[in-house]
Amino acid sequence: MTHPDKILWPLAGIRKADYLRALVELAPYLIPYCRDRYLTTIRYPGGVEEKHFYQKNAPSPLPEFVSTAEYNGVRYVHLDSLPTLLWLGNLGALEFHPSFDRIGRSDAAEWVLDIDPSEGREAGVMEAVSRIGDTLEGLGLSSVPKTSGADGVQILIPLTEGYSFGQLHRLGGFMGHYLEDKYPKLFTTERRLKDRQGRYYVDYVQQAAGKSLAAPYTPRGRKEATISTPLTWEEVRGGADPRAFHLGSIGARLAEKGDLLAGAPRQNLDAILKFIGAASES
DNA sequence: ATGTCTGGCATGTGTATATT
DNA sequence: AATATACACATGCCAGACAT
Repeated sequence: MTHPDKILWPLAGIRKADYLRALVELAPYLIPYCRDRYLTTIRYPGGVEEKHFYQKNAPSPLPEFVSTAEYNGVRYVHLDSLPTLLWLGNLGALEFHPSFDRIGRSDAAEWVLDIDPSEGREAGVMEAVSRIGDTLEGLGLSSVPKTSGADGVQILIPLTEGYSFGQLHRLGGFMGHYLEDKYPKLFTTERRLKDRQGRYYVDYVQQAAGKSLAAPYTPRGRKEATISTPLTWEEVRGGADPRAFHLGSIGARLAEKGDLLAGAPRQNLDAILKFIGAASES
């Protein structure tokens, strides 16, 4: 390890040595969601208050224990082991964003709805997301909400095999517009910040081949050292505070509740895709 | 680091009206 | 009847915004 005393999160008082130790604990939870994906990291070499940059191409020198996978001319790191995770941590990679698509296959592993609050409405995000939970439940779909680690919430629906990103895009659009219609004061699908008008943005555009999402259990380059944390729907309905889930608190939570995503059943979307007329789209 | 979407601008096309 | 002018609207392209 280089510079063990470098302060990565000044407000939370986390040094690099602390961070790498936390990564060891986090590894059994984080790595499964990065395995078989193309990894993008966000590196903060000088800590969260200094400059950061996205990294897709594997940096060199590349240790022999690091495996990579090429996609569209980019040589991505394949985060599949603790040594690789610690190597990245030592390089100041504070965020881990796996691709939606898996290495070597073209169908999607999960359907994701990403909900982002507008400026100033952060406090109400859980209540808004509860509505989506109810809607999904009404469709007979079981899902797992997680904090993004920032201000948003992402709803994950693990899938059985064979669904394309094109189908999920149509499905996401359908859901987004439905929510927008049913709760016009609450939700919007407007991409532009100025058009969101204080509403919660239902982002279904982001889920596509080659794109990425903050992994479950990834830390974030936020001053509070928050972590993207799967929740129960009860916690969401109870108005959980995303800032309560961070590097300092995640250990106890995992010890108590384990990985809420691990046992989530894979869902079949055939009926709903047929309903919206996207059953056989590619 | 990289893909997608938008807004604006240039260009093109169509339709209506006016001019001769 | 032919041509000109006007403006609405479609299409194409690019730079910038936005996203993770």
